Amino acid sequence: MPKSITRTYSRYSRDAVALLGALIREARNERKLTAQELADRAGISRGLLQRIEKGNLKCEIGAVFEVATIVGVKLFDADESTLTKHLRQTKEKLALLPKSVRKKSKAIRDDF
Amino acid sequence: MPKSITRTYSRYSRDAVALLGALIREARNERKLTAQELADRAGISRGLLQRIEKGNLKCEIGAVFEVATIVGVKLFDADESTLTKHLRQTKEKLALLPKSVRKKSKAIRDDF
DNA sequence: AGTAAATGGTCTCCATATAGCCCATAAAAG
DNA sequence: CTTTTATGGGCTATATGGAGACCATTTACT
Repeated sequence: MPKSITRTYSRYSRDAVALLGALIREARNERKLTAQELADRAGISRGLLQRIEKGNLKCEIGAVFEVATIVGVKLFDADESTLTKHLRQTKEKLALLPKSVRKKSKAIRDDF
Repeated sequence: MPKSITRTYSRYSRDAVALLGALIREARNERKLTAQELADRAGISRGLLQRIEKGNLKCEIGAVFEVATIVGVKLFDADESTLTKHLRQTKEKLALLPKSVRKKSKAIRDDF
């Protein structure tokens, strides 16, 4: 990333990531897994797992979701088959839509 | 990341990220936003938004959630106040639990 | 109490994700 | 059709996330 990006995040995003991290920690405790054990299973370092559980926004989403999956925290409140079905439906729906968003020639008149 | 890590992801994780990306694209189309516009609002590059919509697992979770929030894709099926409340409750719950997971002295006997 | 383990926090190094360009194609509007 | 614009790729440079150490503290078992 060129010149040092300072990203801003909405409260909702921050809370969502923090909640996900907290749920992961809670689930890990319930399953009596140490941080090292869970990190090993997920194929990540313990340090990364700590940041995930603390709700760090800069972590890879794949790592976060993988850890969540391992300890049984459901994303979208859906099990695997439901998720896969939903994914397929959404993709089919997208295939029917226009391929690109086109602006009206002048200014958009969604005001007044 | 030292020596070229090849992470493995479960099908569930991959589907979840892919679904999130597809939902974002769907919501962006519904709101008639171009990729560039949404990227600008989220403070990210258009290229990153493309990868998010494609379900790339290596993206920052903060960027993904931020984009999702902007177009109205809810994580956890909860609005902001509900999310914040849930977060607080989960943290309180965690505060009551033992601070560390301790293994039983010998081998864990969760088999037979 | 002592002891061993788990956690939280550093630090350094390096692979790489990202910004910011480009260009080609696709697709919408006239 | 032509024009305009969005999208999907590339490409390079650079900031940075993550691994893998380390150490201090806290915690839980004996």
